[in-house]
Amino acid sequence: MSKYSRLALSTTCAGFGILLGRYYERNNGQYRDTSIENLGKSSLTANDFFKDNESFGKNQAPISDTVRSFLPVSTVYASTQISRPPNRLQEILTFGVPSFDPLRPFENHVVLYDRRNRVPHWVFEHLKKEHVEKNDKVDRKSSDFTEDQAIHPFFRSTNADYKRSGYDRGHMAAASNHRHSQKAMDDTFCLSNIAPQVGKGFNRDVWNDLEKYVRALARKHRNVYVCTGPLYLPRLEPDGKVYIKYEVIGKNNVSVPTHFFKVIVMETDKGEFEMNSFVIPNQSFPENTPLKNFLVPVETIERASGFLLFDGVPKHRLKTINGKKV
DNA sequence: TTTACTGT
Repeated sequence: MSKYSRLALSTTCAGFGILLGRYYERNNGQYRDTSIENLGKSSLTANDFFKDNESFGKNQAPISDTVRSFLPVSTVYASTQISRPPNRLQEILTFGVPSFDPLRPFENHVVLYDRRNRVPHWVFEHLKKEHVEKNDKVDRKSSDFTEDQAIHPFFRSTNADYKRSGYDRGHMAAASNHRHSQKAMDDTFCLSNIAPQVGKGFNRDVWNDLEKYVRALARKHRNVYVCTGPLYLPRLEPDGKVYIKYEVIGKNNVSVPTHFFKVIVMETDKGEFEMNSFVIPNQSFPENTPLKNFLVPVETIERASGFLLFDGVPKHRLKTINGKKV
C-alpha cells in the first residue's frame, strides 16, 4: 500500500465513522425509511453508495450501472481510462449521497414514493381472482387514510393537506383490488399510495370505471399485473411557449397531477401476454365516457414518466397491445 | 356498486 493510499484510507475511514453516526441517528426516528436494500434511505452514505462494486477504487475498475448513472461523465471516463488516487469519490461524498426515492413494499402492492411531489411515482399490483372477489369479512369502512410514518416529515403528505383542497384522496392501488385481506386493504389507504384526484367526474366516475375494468380482467385471467401513477404533462400556454403547470395543495405542497396512467398486463392460460395502457386527464368527464378514448401507446407513458414499464415482459409472447395484434 | 367528500 502506498503512502498516498494509506492517507486516503484513514481519511475515508474517519469520514465513514462520522457518517455512520449520522446514519443511525437519523434512522432511530419513527420516520425511518423501510425499504429494499439502499433504495429507501433518506440519504446514502458514501460507503453504501460504493459497496456494490468491490473493485471500485482500483485502477481500470468497472463501475456498476447504478453508480455510473449518478456520476458525471468526466468522472466515469476518468475512472475507467485514467489512473487516479483510490477512494477519491468516497472522499468527495464524505457527508452523504442524497439520492434515490424510497421504495415502499406493502402486503399486496409496492409503491415508489416521489418525495418531491409527495405522491407516488408508480404503484405496482399483481392481481388474481382471489384478490378481487367479494368478501364479507373485509370492509372498506374500517380502513382509514393514514400518513406514512416511514416517510421523512419533510416529504410526507398528510390528511390535512387534502382536507378542503377540493380534491379526493385518490387511490393508485385501488382498495377493492385487495378484498382478500383487511390488512392489504388497509395498506392501500396509506397516503404514500394516494394522489389528489378530481372527485366528481373523475375518481368517482371514469377512473372508477377503469378500476372496475381491471377487476373484471383479474377475474378472467390467470394473472394481471398493473402499474398506476401520476403524470405531469406539458401544455402550450397563450404566450406560445410550452410549460408543465400543476397546482399544489396543503402546507406540504402536495402536487396535483395533470394526468394519471394505468398500464395493465394480462397473462392468458396459454402463457401469452396482452397489454393495455391508459392515460386520463385529471378532470371531470361526462358519465359513461368510453375507456377506449384513453388508450395510448405505453411508450407515451414511459417518455412522460421517466420509467420503462413492464420492460421484462417477453416480447415474443406479447400478443396484443391496446387490443391490436403485434 | 364503488368512489369519496363535507358537515354535523
